Amino acid sequence: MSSSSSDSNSLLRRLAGPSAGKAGLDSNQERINHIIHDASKGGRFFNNEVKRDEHTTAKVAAIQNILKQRLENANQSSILHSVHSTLKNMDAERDLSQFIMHCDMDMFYAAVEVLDNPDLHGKPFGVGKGILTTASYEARKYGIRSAMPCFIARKLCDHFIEVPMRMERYVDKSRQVMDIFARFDENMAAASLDEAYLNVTAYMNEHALTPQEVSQRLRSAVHAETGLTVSTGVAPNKTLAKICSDKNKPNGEYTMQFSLDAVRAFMKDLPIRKVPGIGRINERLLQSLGINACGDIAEHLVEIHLLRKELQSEGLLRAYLGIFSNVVAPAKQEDRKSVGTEKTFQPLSDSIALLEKLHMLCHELEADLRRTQFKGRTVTLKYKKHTFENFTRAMSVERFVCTSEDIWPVARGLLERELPLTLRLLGVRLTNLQFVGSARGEITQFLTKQQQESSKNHTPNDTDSDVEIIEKPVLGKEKEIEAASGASKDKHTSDTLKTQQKPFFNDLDESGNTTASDASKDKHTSDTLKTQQKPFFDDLDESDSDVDVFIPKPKRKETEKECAGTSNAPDAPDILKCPVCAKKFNITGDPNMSNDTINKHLDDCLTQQEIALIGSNHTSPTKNSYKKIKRDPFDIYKKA
DNA sequence: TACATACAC
DNA sequence: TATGGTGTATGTA
Repeated sequence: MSSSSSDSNSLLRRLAGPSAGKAGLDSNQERINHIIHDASKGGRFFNNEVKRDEHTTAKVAAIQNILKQRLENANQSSILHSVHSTLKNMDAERDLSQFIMHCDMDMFYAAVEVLDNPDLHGKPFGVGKGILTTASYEARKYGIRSAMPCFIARKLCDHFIEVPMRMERYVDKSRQVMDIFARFDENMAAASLDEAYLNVTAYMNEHALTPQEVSQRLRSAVHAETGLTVSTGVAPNKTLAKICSDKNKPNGEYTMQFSLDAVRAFMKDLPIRKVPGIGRINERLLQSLGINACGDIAEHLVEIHLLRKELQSEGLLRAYLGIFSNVVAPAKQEDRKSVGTEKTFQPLSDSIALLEKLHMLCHELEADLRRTQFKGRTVTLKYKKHTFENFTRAMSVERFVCTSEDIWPVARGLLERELPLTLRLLGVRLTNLQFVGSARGEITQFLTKQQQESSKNHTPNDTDSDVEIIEKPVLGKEKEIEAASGASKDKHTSDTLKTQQKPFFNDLDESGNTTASDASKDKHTSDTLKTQQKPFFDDLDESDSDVDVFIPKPKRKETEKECAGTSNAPDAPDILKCPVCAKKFNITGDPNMSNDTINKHLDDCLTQQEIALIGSNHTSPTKNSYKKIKRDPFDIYKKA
């Protein structure tokens, strides 16, 4: 049928990554898409993508039907009246008084690698193992993009070079870069390792500079001091600034005109897909209505209103007007909404083995919760079948929990009732959080003492960043980096807040940070699931070092101040007692004693305790409430 | 509250 | 041969 060719096109695009070629795919892109298609064909991943693409196609058709029906009963002029009134109200919020800059490092991870190994310059290479997090610009010419598996990159370019990730190095460079950004706005908000929002209004006034001059000053400072390049965008709000920073990437800048007419003109021809929050699916939905650029929204106000739930109409209206949040502030720790961890592995059917993996995850989650100082009431199990289908199962408990001992029985119950399964991923996440901040349990006190100890032994020059366990005053940028360094230590498990680019509707929108990200979002890679590549099986050993995260990069004063206030043993004895097994450590007398030793012990100790639980039967708190139902996901769009 | 989907990085 | 991990928002039931 007529749809088959368009289905196949959308599938090719899906596999190749979004916005890879608009309309009439250029022939090179078409060739690339076919190579990717052929390399993927037949695999389980591919088959799942086919299914998802069909699902999207059906969804688009379903929504068009809904629209048709609603149009029949609609009073168009009254709708138009109401929408125009909404637009008018939004327009009243328009604020052109703030100069917001978005800074976006160019192919950050890859650029750092070139810096350290100039031989890579001009070569097609990517950073990551298994899955790419970043591709060099040379590699991008071959259609290689972030989130692409390496075996496909090699098919696209036979001399493609794979470079392993060195997270610590990126974190280190990021810290340098963010320090420079902070000179232009001390309240800057880091959005990830390689992105930040700044309000440069005050800086401009103080130094009597134009936005362009600030951009130049910032960009040359970054280049001179780090050897890296950054692209910037300046606009009246964060979303527009972000769009602008992409405009002349790499190593470019763009400043929007600060007038109502200029903003409107800018939005008019801007492809909707460029608006953060509008992804592949919404792009297809909107295209099916004839909306390609933000300016097209004006001619479809009735449709948008009739589909306001389905299309997030407020965001679209904002995109049309170019009105978004201009509030720049670093994210607050206590605003976090969830903490979780997940792992991919080779397809596994053995129920005992799956439960063991889940158990380890609970253990890791406990460490993450301790580090971030949260408890929570809702445990969510996530699993992905070997077919790549995703599922979540959740259960809430009465009290706030944070230990593996409490989380594991719940998670186990959630998984057990689904077994048997063949899975390739398991994850566990805690929501309904409560920030416990300075409330400290035994273990926390135990670890806090280590910080005090270790800070005595640390070189005083790493004054940056400190430990999560210490609640410290938020100094803007510092907090971001701190989280980032936590992420790196943890092998790859970043805890850390992530930026949530609030799709539209921003008000007090903030930024989180860290984890993997790379700068590689240029036009054709906008889809990007930036990988924070975890070498899966590598070594479960090292992941013991979860606890490493407790080891401070001491910030003397604050650490001591905090600890003095919260530790109940200011006259700290030289003996630390393990809160789990009560083993004693002589921390001052033993020259071999280190954080590692203590952390290792603690982790082992916790692990042993947990393993003891595996064999024991059902401690599941809510066992009787488990429904013995196994179901496939209900798909409202699936055709009969 | 439970679950799926979409999105960002 | 082969496609990641962490987190947020939102609609729906």
